[in-house]
Amino acid sequence: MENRIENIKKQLHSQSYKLTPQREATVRVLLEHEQDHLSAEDVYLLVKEKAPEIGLATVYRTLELLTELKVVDKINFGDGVSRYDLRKEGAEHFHHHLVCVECGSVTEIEEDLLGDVEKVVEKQFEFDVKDHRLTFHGVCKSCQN
Amino acid sequence: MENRIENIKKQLHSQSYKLTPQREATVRVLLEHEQDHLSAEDVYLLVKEKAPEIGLATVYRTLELLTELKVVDKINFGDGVSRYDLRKEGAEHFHHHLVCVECGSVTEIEEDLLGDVEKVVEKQFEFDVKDHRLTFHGVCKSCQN
DNA sequence: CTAAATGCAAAACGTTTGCATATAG
DNA sequence: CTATATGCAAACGTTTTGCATTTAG
Repeated sequence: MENRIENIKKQLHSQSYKLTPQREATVRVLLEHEQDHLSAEDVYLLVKEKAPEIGLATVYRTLELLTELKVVDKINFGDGVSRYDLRKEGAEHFHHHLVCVECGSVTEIEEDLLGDVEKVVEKQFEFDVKDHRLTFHGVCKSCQN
Repeated sequence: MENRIENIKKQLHSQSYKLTPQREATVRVLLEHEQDHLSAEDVYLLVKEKAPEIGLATVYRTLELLTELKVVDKINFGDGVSRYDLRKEGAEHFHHHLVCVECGSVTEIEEDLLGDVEKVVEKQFEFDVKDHRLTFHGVCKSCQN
């Protein structure tokens, strides 16, 4: 936890960004909700509990910054909001998601299932893959009745 | 072309929807731009050339309807707009995309690369896969210099 | 000290909705 | 004829922006 914050602090400073209390509070919220898929509004409300003076615009600006630094990934499941998902430390690629069309639950898959597929794409389409987004839509275990 | 429209007409009628001139014009635009990834606004402007009286709201309502009928897929590449992509006739699954981070071009991959991956997901996570979304981000052939 | 960041309110944006009118079947 | 669809304008929710003020480094 603390060392991850330290890490992010270094990343910020290396590009002459500052680690403000608001940014730190935002990062802490993200770390504490690592498996969730929070919207900007969600993050705002959670940060507000600890740092009540923060403004929604600052949260948006911070999330944008963290996306740029690849600390988080900005994702979109088709409802009208962007969601923000912390990257696992050192993860090269974005993880995958299973979205249940019945209950709306979102499950994360950490393991990279796309190694072979990426090779095909690189060869066949001469496309230099940098990252991917993979989401499955279907029915989750507990909704299968 | 004409038979695809006829087909869609039948699908509409089977659920007591009507094939209005506005809907037909919208479908024709989608058919004429099969490889593009048009936003609602894009579609609106193109339809307007042929049917100038159409309203943007009608385009939105038509695209929503076609999404429900699985004639098109609504996709989101992370810019703020939804895009609409015609399904290949009889396609069970949504096709994949290669998005170039340099020039923004979008290439479609028709062949299904995820057969094996889906089997893993079904077994390992007991998740009943209905559809998927797969997008690769990287550098396309012509930007690799 | 000064460049960078903040909070606020206003604006912008894509999308949806209410409603009176028109029309496909 | 009637349920369904339309066009328009207003409303909506999310995200961005301008600006005067504050602050981390």
